[in-house]
This record gives sequence, C-alpha cells and structure tokens, in this order.
Amino acid sequence: MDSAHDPVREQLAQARRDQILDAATAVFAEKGFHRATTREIAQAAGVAEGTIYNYFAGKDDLLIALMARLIEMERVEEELTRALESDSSRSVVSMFSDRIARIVADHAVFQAVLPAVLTDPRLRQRLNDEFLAPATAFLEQYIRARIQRGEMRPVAVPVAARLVSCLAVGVLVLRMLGDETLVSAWDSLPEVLATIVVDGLAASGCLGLEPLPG
Amino acid sequence: MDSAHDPVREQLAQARRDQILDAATAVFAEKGFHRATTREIAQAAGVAEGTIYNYFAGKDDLLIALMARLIEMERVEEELTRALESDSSRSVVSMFSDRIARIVADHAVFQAVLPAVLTDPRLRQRLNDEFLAPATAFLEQYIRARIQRGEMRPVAVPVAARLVSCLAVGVLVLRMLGDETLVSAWDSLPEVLATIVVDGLAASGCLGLEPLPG
Amino acid sequence: MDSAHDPVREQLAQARRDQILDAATAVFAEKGFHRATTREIAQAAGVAEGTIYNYFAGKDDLLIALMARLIEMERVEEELTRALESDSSRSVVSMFSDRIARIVADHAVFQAVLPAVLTDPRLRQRLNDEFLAPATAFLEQYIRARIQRGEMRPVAVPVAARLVSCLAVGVLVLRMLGDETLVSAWDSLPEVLATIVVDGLAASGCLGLEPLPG
Amino acid sequence: MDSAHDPVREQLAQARRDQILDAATAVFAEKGFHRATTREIAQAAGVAEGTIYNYFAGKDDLLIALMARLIEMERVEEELTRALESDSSRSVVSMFSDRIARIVADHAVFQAVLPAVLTDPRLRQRLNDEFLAPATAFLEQYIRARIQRGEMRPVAVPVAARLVSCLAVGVLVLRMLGDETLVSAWDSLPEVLATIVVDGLAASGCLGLEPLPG
DNA sequence: AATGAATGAGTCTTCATTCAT
DNA sequence: CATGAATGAAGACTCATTCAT
Repeated sequence: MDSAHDPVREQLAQARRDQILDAATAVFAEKGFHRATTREIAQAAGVAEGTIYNYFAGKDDLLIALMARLIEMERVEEELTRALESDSSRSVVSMFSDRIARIVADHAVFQAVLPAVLTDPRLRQRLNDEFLAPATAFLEQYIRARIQRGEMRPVAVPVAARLVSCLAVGVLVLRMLGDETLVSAWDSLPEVLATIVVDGLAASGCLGLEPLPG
Repeated sequence: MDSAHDPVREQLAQARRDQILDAATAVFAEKGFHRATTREIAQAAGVAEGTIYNYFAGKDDLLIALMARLIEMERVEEELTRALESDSSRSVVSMFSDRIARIVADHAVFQAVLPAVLTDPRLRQRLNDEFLAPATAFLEQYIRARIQRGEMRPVAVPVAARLVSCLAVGVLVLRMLGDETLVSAWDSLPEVLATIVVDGLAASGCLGLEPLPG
Repeated sequence: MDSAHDPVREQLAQARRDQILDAATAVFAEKGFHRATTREIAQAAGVAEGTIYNYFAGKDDLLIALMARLIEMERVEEELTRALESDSSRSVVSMFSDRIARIVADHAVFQAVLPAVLTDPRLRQRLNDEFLAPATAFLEQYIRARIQRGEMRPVAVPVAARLVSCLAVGVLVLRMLGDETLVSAWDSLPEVLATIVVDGLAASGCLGLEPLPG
Repeated sequence: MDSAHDPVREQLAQARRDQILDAATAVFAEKGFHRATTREIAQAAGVAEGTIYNYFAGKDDLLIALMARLIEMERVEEELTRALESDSSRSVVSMFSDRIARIVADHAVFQAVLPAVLTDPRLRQRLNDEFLAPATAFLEQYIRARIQRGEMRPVAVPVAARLVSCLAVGVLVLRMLGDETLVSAWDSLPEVLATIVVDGLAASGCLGLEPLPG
C-alpha cells in the first residue's frame, strides 16, 4: 500500500532493470535484436522470463530502454564541453580520445542498438533528436568559434560539423564491421583523426578550393 | 532435358532472379530483414511465394545474393582506379563524387543490407573480404604513392586509408540515420571531404604532431 | 495459536471474504471470468494479489464461492413459500415480482456467474442441485395443490413447473442479452408473466388440447 | 494469379472453413471458448494449427464466424413466417416444434456460442441486431394480427412478444443447465408451450387484470 | 517452372500461484 | 496475516519452407 515511493524498493527495482538491460545488451549484441529470444535474455539475466515483463512492456521496450540508457551514459554534451573549452589543438585530440574510448567501452551496446536503429524509423528519429542533434550543435559552436579566431577557414559550419561526426561514426561502424587494422592501430587513432580535422580545416588550405559559404 | 544450358532459358532465369532481388531490396529496405516476410517479397515481385525457392535457397540466401549484387554493382576497384590514376588533387574530389553518387543511387540496397551485415558475423566477414579489403588496399597504394612523391606526410598508411573509408562509411550511415543537413548540402560534400583529406594529410602539417610511423 | 475461534477475528475474516467477493463480482461481470485477472480483482478489492489466496483456494474457488453466495442470497425457497402460501392468483404476481426484483438487484452476480456456469459441467451440476432443483420442487408442489383445488387443468406437473422456471430464466437471459424493450417495460412484467401462467394453465383451456398426462 | 475467382478453389476453401468451424463448435461446446486451445481445434479438424489462420483472423474470429453461421442456419424469419401464416392455433404448436427441434439440432452450437455471447458486449449487440430483433419483430406482427382478429386480449404487444422469446430462450438455457425432466418430456414441450401462450393470452382472461396499454 | 495451401516449429506474452519479507 | 516480486507453464499467433497440382 505505502510502498509507492519506498526508496529501498525503488533501488531494488532499478537494480533489476539494469540487470535485465545488461543481459539484453549482451544477447542483442551477439545475436541481433530479432534472433535474440526473451528466454535467452532471461537466462543471461538470471531471472525468469516473466520477470522481464514486470520491468519492461515488451521486447521492443527493452531496446528502447537500452538506447535511452546509452544516450544517458554517453553524455556527449559534457564530453564535448570538456574537450572543447580548451583552445589548444590538443583539445581536438582529447575529444577524439574520449570518443574512441567510448566506442570501446560501449562496444556491445552499440552493436546491440545500431543495427536496430538503422532499421526502425522511430528509433532513428529518437537517436537523432536526443543524441546526434545536440552533439552536432556543440560541434558547430566550436567550429564557429575557431573560425572567428582565424584558426580555421570560413568553411560551411554545418557541413564541417557533420563531417567530424562522420569520422566518429565511421570509426565506430568500420570497427563493428571487423576491420582488424583499425583495432590494432587503435591507440594512435585520436591523433590521426585530430590531424586530419585540424589540418584539413586549417586557415590556409592547400587545395585550391573556394571558401565555402556558410 | 538438355535445357541446362539453353541461353534463352538462362537469361529468363537471370531476369527472374533480378526481379525477385529488386523486390527483396525494396522490402528489406522498408521493413528490415527480419520484419520482411517472404510473402511480401513475393507480392512485390509479382510471383508466388514458392517461386522464390526455385531461385534462392531461402530467405538468408536472398540477403547474401543481395550483398553479392551490391558488391558487383559497386565496383569500387574500377571506381578508385579511374579516380586515382590522375595525379591531381582533383582526383580526390572525383573519387568522393563517385562514392557520394553511389550512396544515393544504391540507398535502398544499403538500407537493406547494412543493418543485416552489422548483425551477422558471417556477412561481415564476407563484406570485408570482398569489398572493404580490396578497396582499402587500393587506397593504401594511392596514399603510398603520394607520400613517395612528397605530396603527403609520411603518415601511417593503413590508418590513413581506413580513415578515408571512415569518412565514406560515416557519410553513408549518418545519411541513413536521417541527418537532414547532410542531405541538403549533399552536392557540396565531395569537395569538403576532399579538402579535409588532402589538406589534412598534406606535407606540411599545422598540428604539431610527430610523423606517424608506418 | 488459539486464534482459531476468536469471534472478532472470525468476523474480520468474513468481511475480507465479502470484500474480495464483491470485487470479483464486479470484475467478472464486466470482463467475464477468464478475461478477469486476479490482479484486477485485488485492485478492485483494495488488497494485494496474494491476500486473495489467504481466503480462497484459487481463482476457480472465487467463482464457486460467488455462486454459493448467490444461492444463499437468493433464498428461492423462502421467496416461493411466502408468495405461494396465499391461495389467490395475486400470489403468482407477487412471486414474479420478487423474482424480477431479484434479477435487477443481483444483475452483476448473474452476469458474473451464469456464463461460467453454462460452460462448466461441475458448476452446472451444483447450481442444479442447490438452486434449481429445490425451486422446481416447490413449484411442483404448488401446481399440484392448485390442480387438486380444480383451479388448474391436470397438466403434467413437472413440465409446467419447468416452464415457469423457463419464463424466469428467459427474462434473466434476454435482459442480459441487452433487450431494451424488456428493460423499459420492466415494471409491468410481473403482471404479464402472471397472466400468461395463470390463464395459460387455467382450468378451462381455450386450445383444444388433450389434458396432458402426469 | 488467375486463381482469384476460381470456383473450384473457392469451394475447397469453403469446405475447409466449414471443417474448421465444425471442429471449433465441438471443442468450444465441450470446454468453453477460453479453455479451448487452437491446438485442440486443429486436431479436431484434422489440420495443422497454422491452417486455421489461413482461414480465420484469429481465435476470436472463429467465434464470430460460428455465430454468423448459427444465425445463417437458424433462419428464424423463414421458420416464423411458415409457422405463423396459418391462422389456426395449431400454428403456434408448429412454431414451438420448429424451435424445439432446432434447440436439439444445434445444441452444440448454442453451447459453444451462448456463454461467450453473454460475456462479450459486442457479440451481444450482434446477436441482438441480426437475430433477436428480427425474430421479435415477426412475433409482434403476428400478435398484433391476432389481437385485431379478437383472438387475443389487447395486451402490450412488445412485452408479449418478448415473453414468447423468453420461453424459447428459457427452454434453451434450462436444457443447457442440464435439467433432466425437461429432456425426458422433450416431445410434449411444444404443445404445453403453445397451451400456455395461446390460453395465457386468449381473449377472455381469467385473471382479473387490466388490459395492458400498448 | 509456377503456384499457394498446408505445415508446425518457434516466440512473445499473459497470468494464476507461490513465498520470502 | 498482508504484501507484491518472482515464477514458469501454457497458449495464440507468425512465417519460412515444402510439395502436390
């Protein structure tokens, strides 16, 4: 009756949720969302099949909750804020370092979530709204600031920001696709990525391209 | 009895295969591999469900054939050869132009294939062996040549090649994820991509990084 | 330990039982026995799900207890005794009045119990033994008495008694089926029913039928 | 392709539907709708479980189709028209004879359908609209005609018609409830029912009731 | 070669019941 | 006694695949 806001109960419930989500992450990552069965997930979580439904509305909800937790965990905004508030070019390296570290740490989650997101329009929309759009907005701000300081060519800001995202996403996906060289050179990635971006967008371009509008 | 190598029959069969694969592409792209049913594919192809099994071993085989046809169609090697045989920096723009054009043309196929490939290890392996690995090899050759000519810093060749791939893959995926800005600035992409890569890897780096070994 | 026969405790327990049975009546009536869940019943009763099992052996027992309470409440014997001990034809009207009033008062209970009873042979048996059979026996006695007094044709007593029951049951069921006219003319029903029965079985039949044996 | 309206195929499909509905009738009648499993129905029909879903949208649809077929089979309108077009009182006997015969013939169907109908409001509505309402309308017409001819008291027509229905429904339900006397006296029922109705509503009432308005 | 009805293994989901607190 | 989280058996339904026509 009075258990509605019992903090202990609340915490136990949260722990159960996490326990199930962890199991779901592992199973989805290994088999993919559709080939994963609720029975497997339950076994992996060490609970009965029915218990899942005491915490989630259904298998779909499991995926959505997974994505929500991923977005929560990633905290791109903080990451970018921290990395970009320093003026130095080093900060770009630092940013990529954080991202690369995250790609490793959350590998299973990405493996579990990305294929499903690429498939379902509603999940795509949500990932965009709650994850990609804010991250891109931060990047745009940063690029705009460097252009004002004359450290960067007046390149089309939105496009440039997206290309930085492309690099991050590309690294994630290429790694998921199993590129072994990428894995073996993993530690050197942040610097190379930074090199490309910083020099590629530096004030004095070597390629005789027109400055892009925007 | 002797119809085994009748060339007309052969051609009709090939047409049927393509007809079915086209339908599968459309349905897989819309619903994803697992939510797509053989019934839907048959309807979209205008044949009976059983007919599919006269041309393909099963639903899985449909996906594999789709991927094979994608690899066949893409012809990255030719594309890269053509684009990169010219010395000029323009060739990089041209390469990205080709790639970007392909991303648009084969959008449905990518949408159909990529999520499934990201899910299934065997498909991943195959995509790597028959598509990514050759493409990367070409890129490595090209980069190595430019380094020798002193147009590019002695950067770690394998890593650099992969980062170029990352850009291409990243653009593909970010577009699939529904980034609208990327779509609206679509035509300017090749040049910006080329700028980043060419300047980013140019002989005189702006970022004070050590030349990478390799 | 010695709480077994504590009268206060006993009464509390009985109150709990009734509280749960009332809730079960409402939920069964609305959703039907099988679509009703123990969770809903618990919520409607304002107790926890497990509490139900402290008072009833299971969901089935809930239905049986409901039927038992219905039989208890109905007390057809008293009703019939009171109505039929007067000689006048008015008593028939009175009997139907009681019955009709009961149909309204216990509507939810009938709605809850009848479909289940019609489905389950054991429940049917029980309803017969404890409710219908005694009621019919009373009716038969009454009819037999009137025949002896010459007020009624020597009709087959068992059949006649059952047809009176049929009328009562038919009214109940037709009402459950949602007949609106029956509802709107509800108050005039007892008299019309009595008319039919009294005149229909009166000493001088208008229909040229042979007196029925029995 | 061209099989859309193949009459042979059509007929085979109809036979399959009936085969499955017959099985569903038997199983629903024995176990009730909810306790019946699709597996049992499939076994009883001699088909695979999945085959059911090639002909019906789901288990619910099975019940609806059953009710539709019952309504179709019953053809109360024809039955009443035939029975009531003769003026003689015999026609009433004939009407009840038909009805009683039907109750026996379609016993399993009623057993299968009625409990479910009593439970589900939508089914109730449908039974009312397509079965009870038309039947009652016919009865009202008939009663009105007899009143005009002076053979019947000016009783409230809608109520009288419903009471006749009540008798029919009551017989059906009391039989379903397992009343054995009703079964053993089954052949004499039509005449007794007719007696009650005809004499009960005859021109000269014995019960000193006011003529009812209507 | 084409068809599409039949198949039945496999899954998600529900919910009555138990039991540790 | 009360609670409600955990349980897992059971069942409706889907859909890739087969095969007789």
